[in-house]
Amino acid sequence: MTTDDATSDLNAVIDLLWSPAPTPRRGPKRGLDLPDIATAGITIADTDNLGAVTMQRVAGALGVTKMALYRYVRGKTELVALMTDVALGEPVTLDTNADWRTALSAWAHAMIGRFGQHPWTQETTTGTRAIGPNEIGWLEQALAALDGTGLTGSEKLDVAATLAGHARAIAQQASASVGISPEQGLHTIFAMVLRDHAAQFPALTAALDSGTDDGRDQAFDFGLDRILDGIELLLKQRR
Amino acid sequence: MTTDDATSDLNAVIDLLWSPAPTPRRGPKRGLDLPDIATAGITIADTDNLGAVTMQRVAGALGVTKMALYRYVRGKTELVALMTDVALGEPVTLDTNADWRTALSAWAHAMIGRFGQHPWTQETTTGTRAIGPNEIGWLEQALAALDGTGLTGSEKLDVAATLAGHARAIAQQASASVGISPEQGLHTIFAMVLRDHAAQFPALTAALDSGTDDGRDQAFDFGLDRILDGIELLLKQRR
DNA sequence: CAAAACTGTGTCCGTTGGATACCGTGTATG
DNA sequence: CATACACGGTATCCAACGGACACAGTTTTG
Repeated sequence: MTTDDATSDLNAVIDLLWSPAPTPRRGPKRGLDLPDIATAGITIADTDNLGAVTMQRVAGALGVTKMALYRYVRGKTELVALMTDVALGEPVTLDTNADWRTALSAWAHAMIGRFGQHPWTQETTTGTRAIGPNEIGWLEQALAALDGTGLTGSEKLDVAATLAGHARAIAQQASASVGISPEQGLHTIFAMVLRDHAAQFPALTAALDSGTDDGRDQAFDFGLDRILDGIELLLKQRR
Repeated sequence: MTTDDATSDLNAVIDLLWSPAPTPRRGPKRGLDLPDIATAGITIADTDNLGAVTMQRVAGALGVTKMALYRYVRGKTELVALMTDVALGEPVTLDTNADWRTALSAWAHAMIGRFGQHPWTQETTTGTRAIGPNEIGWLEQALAALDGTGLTGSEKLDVAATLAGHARAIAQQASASVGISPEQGLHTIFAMVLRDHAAQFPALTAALDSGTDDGRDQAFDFGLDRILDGIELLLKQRR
């Protein structure tokens, strides 16, 4: 795929997500619609991982031939982009009366919740891609929560990126257990590896041995509190 | 791929990365070795994205048939895992005299540097996967830097996860521009989209309009400083 | 009623990851 | 030193994938 192809692909995806083509007036009625297709794909991805999402399988789930999907979607890239934006869903509506810290905390918790429900969105929201209305909507909410803090526009964007990155990082660890053991996380892999190489990684071994594994929620809250503390400190220093 | 297959796959990958099979004593001499193969794949991925890495192309770069690779690597999963661990490279050696904050800052900067050199490692280090010695080595360094801070083992792990997540999040934004414009980042896509939908996202529009885009380095440092400030605050409160 | 526009199907193709059988090459053992 | 065994690379084959294209059926518009 050349750069030009990639660019036109990107534009096509953006059009699909942002300016859905008007329903044609002539011809047979459409048997499907975009939400249906997206939902079918999401169900498959949630159940059997993103790799199981093929045109054939999505079409089969909809009781239709593979090629029928291409009437609605230009290719698999578009299908995945569509699935992603639908899976992320509409952003939470934040309490406009709450202070920025409460609002951002709620936002971050909602975000890791979405990532947890659809772990494969981690893969589809990295690298080059088109961004859909919902994904931008989430960003908008975080920025709105920072209104009145006195932060610059760039700083607000940086705060949002930091928080979103944190949610992603922790959600990823929670989803890294698939195929190993349904409940346990990265620690299982660590244990497998460190059983034979503990001496090489003393600090890691000590960290894993000491204390109880506090679980993903605790890990998320710990990092979140540090980040928010850091922001709060900055705001205080400026005042 | 069933769960059992995935599990055995994972074990095979772990064996490859951690306990390389001893060189056979009989038979013809091997024409390749694992570092060569990994380097060939990395070069392709760096140049033409991860999607361009196929068995055929890697083999071709090594002057060998596709199937020859399977004598060294069980499948593409293993190849990618190998590429990933080699691309991450040996972790930086931190100044043992430096305080935790200086050390962690250097660590985080080194990490985003690696991600920047090989953007595709973002994709290969998400989701279920085997973790190689280098990847764990990086984690070990971060934990070692936190020695003497009084943090619990779980807290140290959480700190490392938060910092690594931050580096990844920012590096991802920097690499999201491929195929659009070599220099500009996510802002290009934002601009494309917001040109027609600015009213729907006032906070984002304002944030993008106000002030200059401070670039990726600034974004990274801003978030990093907030996180480190938050950690420092916690340590002070405990003392 | 006919033409135009549209949908879904069937068929075909290039590329991918991977399995298997084969032959040549090299080492260890009698 | 000869022979058996083990190993590396090649060639061939296959299923599954994303996608192109032509065709038949259906609905609206003139």
